[in-house]
Amino acid sequence: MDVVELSAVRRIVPELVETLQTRVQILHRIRLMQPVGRRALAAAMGITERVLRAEVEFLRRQGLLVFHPAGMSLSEPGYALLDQLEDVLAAVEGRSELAQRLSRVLRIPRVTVVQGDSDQESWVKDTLGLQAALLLREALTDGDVLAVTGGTTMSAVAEMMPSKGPWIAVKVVPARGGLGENVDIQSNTIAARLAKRLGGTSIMLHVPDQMSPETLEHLSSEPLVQERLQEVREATVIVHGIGDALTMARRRQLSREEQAVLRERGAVAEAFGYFFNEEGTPVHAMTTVGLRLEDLGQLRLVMAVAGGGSKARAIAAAAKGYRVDVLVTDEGAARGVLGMAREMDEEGS
Amino acid sequence: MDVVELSAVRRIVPELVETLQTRVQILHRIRLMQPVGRRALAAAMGITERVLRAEVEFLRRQGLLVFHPAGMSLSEPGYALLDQLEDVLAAVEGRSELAQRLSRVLRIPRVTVVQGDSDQESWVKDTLGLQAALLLREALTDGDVLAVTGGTTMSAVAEMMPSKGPWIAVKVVPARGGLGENVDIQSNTIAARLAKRLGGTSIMLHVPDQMSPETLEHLSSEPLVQERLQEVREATVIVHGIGDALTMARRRQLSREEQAVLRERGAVAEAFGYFFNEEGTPVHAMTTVGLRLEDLGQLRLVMAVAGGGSKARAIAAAAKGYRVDVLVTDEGAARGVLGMAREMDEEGS
DNA sequence: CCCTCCGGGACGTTTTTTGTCCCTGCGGCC
DNA sequence: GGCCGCAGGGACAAAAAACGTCCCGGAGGG
Repeated sequence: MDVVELSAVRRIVPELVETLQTRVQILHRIRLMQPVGRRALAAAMGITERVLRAEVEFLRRQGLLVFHPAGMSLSEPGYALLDQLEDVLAAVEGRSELAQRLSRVLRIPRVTVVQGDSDQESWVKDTLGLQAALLLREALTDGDVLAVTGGTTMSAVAEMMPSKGPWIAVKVVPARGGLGENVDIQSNTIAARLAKRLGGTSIMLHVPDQMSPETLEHLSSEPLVQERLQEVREATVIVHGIGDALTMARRRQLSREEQAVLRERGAVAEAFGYFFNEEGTPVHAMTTVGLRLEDLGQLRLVMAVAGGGSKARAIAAAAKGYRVDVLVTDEGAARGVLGMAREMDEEGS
Repeated sequence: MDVVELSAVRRIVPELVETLQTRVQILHRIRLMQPVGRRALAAAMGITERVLRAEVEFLRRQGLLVFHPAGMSLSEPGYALLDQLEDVLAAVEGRSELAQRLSRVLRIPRVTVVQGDSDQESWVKDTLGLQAALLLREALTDGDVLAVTGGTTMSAVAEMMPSKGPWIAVKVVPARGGLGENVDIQSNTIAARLAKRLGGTSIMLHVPDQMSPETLEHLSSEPLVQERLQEVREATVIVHGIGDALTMARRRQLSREEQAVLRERGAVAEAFGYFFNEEGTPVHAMTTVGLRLEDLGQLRLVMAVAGGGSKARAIAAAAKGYRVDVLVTDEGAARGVLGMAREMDEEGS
């Protein structure tokens, strides 16, 4: 495999780097939106139809795209090439380096940074989900038990999981019981969708929202629930989102009093029902059943997926709170985290 | 140092890989011809003045060129960048791989292949010389004794040796005595020129062409000659050209009888006064004094410089005949040698 | 069955690229 | 020291490429 030093090339053909970026971007967006038409795609990318047309015609001549009456899609070689080019682009845009720094700062072995900021461009969350889905698919093997959480990000992961490819005999389980989310982004729903696309099975864990601790205790002793819980605790891999504490508190419809408590205890992050403060200490837990914080140590792989500048604090806190093996995030969050780390360095020195 | 996988890039931005080539080519030619004007350069490269002008204006804006009333030259950063880009271009054009294969086939540890064919474009020989000169300059250290041969290729090496840079205290000696060449390309002349550019000293070894063996013997026993020979045999590094046997025989004005003998014995290569057959066996030696074939083993570094498709056979033969540590050649010769090797493989199989 | 959005074709306009001059002036050769 | 040649820079019309914009027949989905 021939490799080429980058900065010198950039110096002598800067336009190469730029067209490379736009073309890869186009392939990428097509992958997300396919099948998609010229006009829709041009509008989504903020370029005019004509120039996009020139590019896609080129890409088709290269055999990377196929044109249907329903829209454009990636061809098989298109998928393959895009996979390689994503890495190239990550290097070109400096996201590789970003990931490396993040890895060191957060002490997470493997970090992937996708382009953009989920807060600002909606498609970035899809990219995030796609990237996580691809990494996940690689990591899973037959017999794995995959625990998943809810949230919009995890929903994107399920949505973007390619259903082609060999089926994997996994059991997908919700990491925790009902957490008061919209049904589309509940862990139960997501587990089901993921299982379908992976070719495995899923189970559900239905418990009502907002129970009293006593009810919870009764419920937990139910044989059926016990059985389900047993299955959940056998998880070998978990994929989960990370949220901003207060945002999640509101979405989960916590009472004003509880929200006040969270604020008072300095909660900044939420993940699978636990709230963490800036130091990563758990300061509160939702009253529900499922995978517990102390179970994480048993897992083979803990993957976190979260992006957007607004989640930077939460990601940093969560990374301190428990073990994360793989983090998939975006530029917005990555720069946010590194910015925070830099500030703290400056204070410290 | 960020590196980037090449073939994928080539697939998605082929035009820009081409402009990369032309721009590097331009820098390269300017380095060879500087100071040079637009028109002369455009004519030499076979492109129109206007398009060359666009390119050099770009390169100047990038700070890689400086414009004088006398013509264009490389700036300091221009030199530095070109050095990096030569490697990039070698990879892009597949010359890296060519060199690697050549290295394996000829059993020469280090091989460099420059672009073009010396037989077809005259400037390629300059490139060859430049490349060899640069490698040589790197390899030499104070106190080295450098032996050189004659020939047009070696003349190019001397001509292209940069005279800037730190001076090196080397002694440059002709590898062998007079070999009946034109004075410009005699080893004595070349030794003197190289010494001047490197900042060292040189000695001459003047013996008449075409002596009888008896005269040679007498001459060799002369104290002054003895002394010089002593100095030559103390050489630590040798740089030499390789020639086609019959061409060299004619140029050295060997008699018809001698030429017939060479032909009969299947001589295909000539190097520092020795003729070799296809298997690399020396079949004849010029009657002169200096470094002998058996002295090569003592040297720290044996560098060969030869290019052009017509020299492929000679290079292959020479590589079998004696030890070569570094070979600098061109595409024409490289493809020729590999073509021969392939044929032999097919016969053998 | 209809309606929307698809790819492909077309075309005038704008922008960029290209070929071809000329001019002034420095530098090297005589 | 003077002269000649080639240097870079400026200019400009012609050619080519890129671009914005619209239209059309048709396939797919509701």
